[in-house]
Amino acid sequence: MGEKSLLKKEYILQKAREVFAEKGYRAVTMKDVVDACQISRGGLYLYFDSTKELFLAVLKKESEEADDTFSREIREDATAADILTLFLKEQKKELLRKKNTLTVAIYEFFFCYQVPKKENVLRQQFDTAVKVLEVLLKSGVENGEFVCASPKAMARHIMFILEGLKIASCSMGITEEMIDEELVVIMQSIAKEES
Amino acid sequence: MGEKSLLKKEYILQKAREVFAEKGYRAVTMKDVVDACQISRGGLYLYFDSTKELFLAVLKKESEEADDTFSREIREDATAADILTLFLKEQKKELLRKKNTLTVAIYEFFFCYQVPKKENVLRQQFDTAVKVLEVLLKSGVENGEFVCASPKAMARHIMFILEGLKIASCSMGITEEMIDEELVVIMQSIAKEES
Amino acid sequence: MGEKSLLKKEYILQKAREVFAEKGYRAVTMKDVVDACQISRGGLYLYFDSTKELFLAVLKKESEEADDTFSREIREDATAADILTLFLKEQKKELLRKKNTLTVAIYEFFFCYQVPKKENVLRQQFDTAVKVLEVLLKSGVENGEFVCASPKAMARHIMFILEGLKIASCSMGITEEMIDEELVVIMQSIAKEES
Amino acid sequence: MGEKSLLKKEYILQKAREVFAEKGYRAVTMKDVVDACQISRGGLYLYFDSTKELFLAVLKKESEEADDTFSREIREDATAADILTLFLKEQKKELLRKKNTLTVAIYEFFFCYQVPKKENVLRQQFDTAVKVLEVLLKSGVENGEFVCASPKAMARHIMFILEGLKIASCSMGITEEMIDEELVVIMQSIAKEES
DNA sequence: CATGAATGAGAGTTCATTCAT
DNA sequence: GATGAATGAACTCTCATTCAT
Repeated sequence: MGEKSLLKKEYILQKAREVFAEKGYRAVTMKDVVDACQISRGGLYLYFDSTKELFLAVLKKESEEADDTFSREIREDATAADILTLFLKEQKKELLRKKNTLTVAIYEFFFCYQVPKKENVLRQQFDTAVKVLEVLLKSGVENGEFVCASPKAMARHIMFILEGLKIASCSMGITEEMIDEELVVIMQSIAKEES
Repeated sequence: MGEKSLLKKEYILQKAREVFAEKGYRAVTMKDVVDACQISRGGLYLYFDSTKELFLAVLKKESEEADDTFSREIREDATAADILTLFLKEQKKELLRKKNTLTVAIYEFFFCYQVPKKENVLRQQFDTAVKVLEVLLKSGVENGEFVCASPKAMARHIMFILEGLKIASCSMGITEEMIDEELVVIMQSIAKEES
Repeated sequence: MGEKSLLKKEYILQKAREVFAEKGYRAVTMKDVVDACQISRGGLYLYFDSTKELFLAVLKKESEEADDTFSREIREDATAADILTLFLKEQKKELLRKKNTLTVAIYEFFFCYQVPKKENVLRQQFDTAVKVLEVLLKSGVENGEFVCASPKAMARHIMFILEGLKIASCSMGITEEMIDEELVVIMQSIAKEES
Repeated sequence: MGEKSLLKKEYILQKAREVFAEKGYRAVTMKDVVDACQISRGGLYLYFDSTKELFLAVLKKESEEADDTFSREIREDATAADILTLFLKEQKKELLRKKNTLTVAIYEFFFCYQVPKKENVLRQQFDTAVKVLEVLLKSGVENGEFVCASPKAMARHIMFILEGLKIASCSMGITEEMIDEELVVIMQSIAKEES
């Protein structure tokens, strides 16, 4: 595949992302993507054979870009608390975003297919996030920044709360206050108790 | 509509429930339901005009039955802690159910339609659960069973965790241990601190 | 068929007439008639087996009633010119009626079926009208009321003009002035020339 | 749409015309056209979305072709009487055609839809014909070929007679003699009276 | 007589997918 | 590589018609 083709593939992915963000996963047809890209039906099939393939490619690209962004924002001398705060701030931003979110599509996708563990990007991302949080909490505990009996369990706990907020936000809507309330609870539950 | 028709309607709803539990919401066609019920195409349309109508009817029935079940299981002399424990036990049972769960379909449905607030059963159920939990927590606090600064915020907090577990359970699977861990955290956070 | 049944049949015909007047011929389904009559599907089939049968029955009733009305309005001492004027006045009234007209349905019906000559009510009515007009013109000529070389041809001529007006009125609409213009032309063409 | 597609569109229109001529308007289904064209269901939808769209396209083509034919047949040195005679001859030919006539379908179509004035092709054609006849009659009067007090009213009168003949011909059938009789009446009514 | 639930044929419509150009 | 016309399977929905009650 030449360079030109790669560019076109990128172009298709970008347009497809918009379509998935707007219509979710299942409702998207190859025709929708063809229309959004203004290319020919056959043309799309040269690059992707199904909406599933397209969606997985979009996800992969998305996840790579997200990692980049997050890494870039962490300063050299950041403390564990700084990083956790940054992480939660990013999550809040995402939760409040109305448009251009793949959240719905992602859930729909993983509802559709009982994806095997290894291919389950959703689970992988969850597990990765848990691991990162765990390391963060541990290092925070060592520094004396946090208090936390089981960093692993707490990491998972935080992620469940965030998942709960995420799903609530896109299926029934939540207010900024509700998010803040939860983030405060999280921070308090690991804060060093002052006596 | 005579008594016989009502029975048939019930029958269709029960079969439709199975179909939704198996295939989610969007993937279900009227034909799927027709096939599951072993009735004629037109026959189904006598009772329901669309999968949407069917699904809402299934939901309504489901919710009524759940209310009945829960009410029946509460003993006369139950304490707030008893009731909360029962509630969490029910939630755990539901979380561990693999088959026959409408969870996926429900989320899919509410992703599809940006349902107006008033008609949003999902939100209504969430809000109702929050209110019930709030009352429960308050009465527990008054009895000296629980300690909790803001029962309302805590009620919402519990529901977000449960939502997080629910979504995790059906999109990527969770273990019983993970559930128990969360339930323990919940119980601890409102337990009277022993000194 | 008992007296009660006859009444019901009449009732159905009356309701069916309304439906045909509103929707034309082809668009009418047995279901439409059932709904209009508020009777059961099976109930309708006891009396009529198809919309065609229904429509022919409506037509028959209509034509009988029209004959009655016309006969009743002719006074004993009416001259040929009086009767012709009355006839044209009736036609004009019918042409201007917007609602409750079977005209469209009738044309539609006879477009649908290449009805054999004997059963062609439309043709029979046309021929009957021509004959009546012919007799009228002849008697008018004999009285010296009209001047007309071939009463038969003139009768047919008048009917063609009326048909033209009728079709124009229901397919594209006509004004009262246009009708009057034509009626004047008709009356002039048979009027005794005054020198 | 390439040149090949245009050819196919033409092909579909031609076949659709045959179907409409045979079955009228309402009775025609997309399937009928598909069968007549020997193409696939989806194939037809690439070109036309409904029988209505198809019919309007057929009408448009028909009317363009009719205009061409008529223009081509008028000789340079034709008198008003020549042209009128040619026009009436064309009308007679059309009236006598048994097969392949869209007349029924056209009426049916305009019965179905209470088409708004501007889109009402039937009315437009009628009005256009009236205008052309009016000009023709005026010029004939100026030349001394015709005698006619109000060319406009006479033009309309002629069109009503032709409409009457048309509708009679397709709903109940008419003979060539009946047509000739009417055409003679028309020509006589504008002929210069010979004293 | 009368009901209305039930059937199934058939119309409309949309798309994934293929393939000649 | 790229196009877009073409196919046909699948789905939604409506009714004429039947039949047990």
